[in-house]
Amino acid sequence: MTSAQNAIFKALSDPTRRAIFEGLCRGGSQSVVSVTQAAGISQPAVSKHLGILKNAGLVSDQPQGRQTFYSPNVGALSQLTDWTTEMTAFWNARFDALDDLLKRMDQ
Amino acid sequence: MTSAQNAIFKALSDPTRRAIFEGLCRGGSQSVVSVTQAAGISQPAVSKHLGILKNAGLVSDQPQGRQTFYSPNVGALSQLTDWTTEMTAFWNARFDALDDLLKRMDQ
DNA sequence: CAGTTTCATAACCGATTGGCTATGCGTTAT
DNA sequence: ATAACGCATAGCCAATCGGTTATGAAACTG
Repeated sequence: MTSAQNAIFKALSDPTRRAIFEGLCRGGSQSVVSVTQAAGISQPAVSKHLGILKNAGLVSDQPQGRQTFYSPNVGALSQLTDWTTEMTAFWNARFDALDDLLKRMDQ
Repeated sequence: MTSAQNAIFKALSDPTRRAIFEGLCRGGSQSVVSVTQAAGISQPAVSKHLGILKNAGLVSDQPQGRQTFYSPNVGALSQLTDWTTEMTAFWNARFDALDDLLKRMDQ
């Protein structure tokens, strides 16, 4: 669990990778050449980034003849929101406990 | 904007930093010594991590005599959820457009 | 069949990272 | 006043990272 979570956080920590992912969300499924042109870096670098995103479950690849199309897995982003809501819940629980304490002290 | 966003993603990409942040959310404001004991690494390493979290706006420090207490800024996590909802919106917009197209073709 | 396109992998390189120890400075305790 | 504590900074090091060029394997094209 945590390992998949870690892969997602790591994958999205690089601005180039976030830009690639955003490009796929905006433009839909795209070939490596297409992603490369948008990214402004070499094709091998893009392939490496796509590999990391794929490994994290953030994108899927659909080979089609000699080109491979990549599409985003927006569902994987739930790992992110799940973590943030969990952290917020932990933090809020402390205030709830404090509220209870203050109420009890009030009586 | 994007620079602050980048700092947050980078800060949370390290599992040790996420653990420290989670510890602060769970346990509330804590001194550096307390965080260090929980983290299981050296105090200077913890100070560096806390500095990065603070720089990203994820924690705040309250100096108090010779010790400094750190508390989480859960509000900063909205940057994360904002980005994910934006990506999801981009992706869904493509399906909405496809829906429209199909509906128009149906008529 | 020969040539081109598409992509992934390998090998390399400079920069960054995450850890450590050593140290210094301010604060509290004796 | 001296010692001990709490924290941050500096300097170091191995490991990882993000980019590059070179190369090769498939898949199309003519």
